Amino acid sequence: MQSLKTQEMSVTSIIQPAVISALEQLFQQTFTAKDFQINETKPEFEGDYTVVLFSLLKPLKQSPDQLGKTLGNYLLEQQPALFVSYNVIKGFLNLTISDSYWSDMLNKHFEDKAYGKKAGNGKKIVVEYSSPNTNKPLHLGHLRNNFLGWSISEILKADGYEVIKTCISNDRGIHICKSMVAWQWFANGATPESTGMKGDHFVGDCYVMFGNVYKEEVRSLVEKGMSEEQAEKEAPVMKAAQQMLVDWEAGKPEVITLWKTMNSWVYSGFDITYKRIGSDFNKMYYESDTYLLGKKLVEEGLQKGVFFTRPDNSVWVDLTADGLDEKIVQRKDGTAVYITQDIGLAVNKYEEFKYDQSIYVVGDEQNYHFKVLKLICEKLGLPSSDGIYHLSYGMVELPSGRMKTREGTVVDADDIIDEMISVAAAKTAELGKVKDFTETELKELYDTIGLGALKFFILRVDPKKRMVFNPEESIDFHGFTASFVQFSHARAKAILRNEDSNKEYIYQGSSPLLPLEKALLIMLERYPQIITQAAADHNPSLLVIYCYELAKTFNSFVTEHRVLKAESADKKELRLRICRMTANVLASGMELLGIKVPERM
RNA sequence: GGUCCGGUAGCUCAGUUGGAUAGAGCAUCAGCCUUCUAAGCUGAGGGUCAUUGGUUCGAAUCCAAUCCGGAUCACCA
Repeated sequence: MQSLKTQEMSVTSIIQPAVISALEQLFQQTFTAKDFQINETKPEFEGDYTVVLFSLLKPLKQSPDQLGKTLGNYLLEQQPALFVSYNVIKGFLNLTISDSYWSDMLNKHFEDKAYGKKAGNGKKIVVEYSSPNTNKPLHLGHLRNNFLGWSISEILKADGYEVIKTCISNDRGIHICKSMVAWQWFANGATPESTGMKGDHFVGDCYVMFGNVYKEEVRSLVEKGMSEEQAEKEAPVMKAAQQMLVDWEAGKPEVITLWKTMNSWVYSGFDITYKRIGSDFNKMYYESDTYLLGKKLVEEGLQKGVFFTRPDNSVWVDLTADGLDEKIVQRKDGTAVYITQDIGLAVNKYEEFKYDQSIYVVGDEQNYHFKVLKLICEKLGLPSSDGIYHLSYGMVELPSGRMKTREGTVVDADDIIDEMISVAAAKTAELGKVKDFTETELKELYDTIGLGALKFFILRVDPKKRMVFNPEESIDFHGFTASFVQFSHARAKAILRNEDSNKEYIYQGSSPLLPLEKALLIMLERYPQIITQAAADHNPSLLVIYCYELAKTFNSFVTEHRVLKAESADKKELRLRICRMTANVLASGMELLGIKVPERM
């Protein structure tokens, strides 16, 4: 399929075939892109890009020096407009790219706000993320999920995919019944409205209350001589919750009504949080709808011989040949287990969207679950089952260790967001640079800085790794942070606001590029590839690091060189364009992370 | 115990399919605001890349073993 937009030609994608063709001409041997590496030249050496020659020496029977010189000379001869000089050190051929290449790149893209975004590739990806339980408010772990899911969706879109963001709400089950029982027994008809609480926190408190009462009941039963195990089964609140689940499945009207009411409280709370953090979905699924979906698939699987039945009537799949275990897919009483509905949902999603890839943003404690899910889908013959991808992320821990509900160390999402925003406000006030802002503008700025810091702090870590969330470090607005990038953007914009603009001027590229100018151009040129790489790796942290490094180089550039009072008109225009393109790319990159950049801060 | 993931500076993290003297931030120390935003810039110190062996021109990266940490192996979700 032909792309509508001409594909970005990166400099490496030009050098590679040039080298291959050179080797063919010079030595009559054919190589592919995989046979040698092209890297950016390390700053301590002269040059922009480096061809690593070692892997070519043996087949060509050349010494590093010979080959480097032969190849370097040939490349310069063939493409004098692109390569201006070379040097060979050990097995490294360092090539210097002509200034005109870089200035052409700049002139072509400096105003393009869509720079780096690819034309549609016709492929469709379903991303499932967030997926909360409706019994308690969101916490720090959910934030990592939401930030990752949203960001990877946007990155995939930018790379040319059509993306459908979905969310499965775990809205039924024993957990919500616990909150319901607690409300019935102890709330005296209180509501979020009557207490002035956010709905998800209100229901979360009911859930906690259930836990406390349950613990107390168990303790008292044990005191009366009951065994611990027995007491846990006999505690009245637990029995009530279990009864409620049965009643729910039977569709008992007053239970359904209460369930709907309490879920609506939770959703109204979630909506507020989602809106603040910018999470959105194209399609919502509800477990209360999907939990029966898998049954049909189980039946089909049995007919196909994928599943088998045990004497007690439970249904299993044998995955021992794939290095896993036997796994239950339906209980002996015929009810669905967790994976049953996931099988149903996977098929459902496929039928609805005919996706090429289906991504699940779910914590790494479910790695095994998703291996099983994918295998089962394969065995059932679900088309595109190899497109099932578990975007697995590590747990968020505190410096003191794991968050524990019992110890009250769970960091609440709303609390940490409030905290970040208020510290952003305090810091902004202290610096006193935006005293002319209106109340509305200030509020927006605090949100931008506070939320940006939080997202950046969490997204900067490779998803698959566990991470430590240090509250003190997260509110630091110096160094490797969102504020640093935001500040750099504001700085660029400040220069552009003051620009004594001369629209007629066309940059000629007549004066040589200084190191920091060129360094920025090289980085800017790489942006489209960064998006592609982040999309391919499902890893927003690549973009975080890129934005930070670009901002860092830009800050050095601004400190070192004057833009508005540049040495020449030529330089001034060059630098103005660098400022514009840098601001655009920073804004674009941060946008893909869900982080806004301010005009002033 | 089986499987999977991780271990890099005091702390938090980078390190693209093996490439040049392993990099950032925080923290510590020393400089830089009559010049486009100092939420900034410049510099210094800080490393047995968990350990041992192997593969090769070359290993933080690949392989094996060991040690440490985590997850998982539920008719929970």
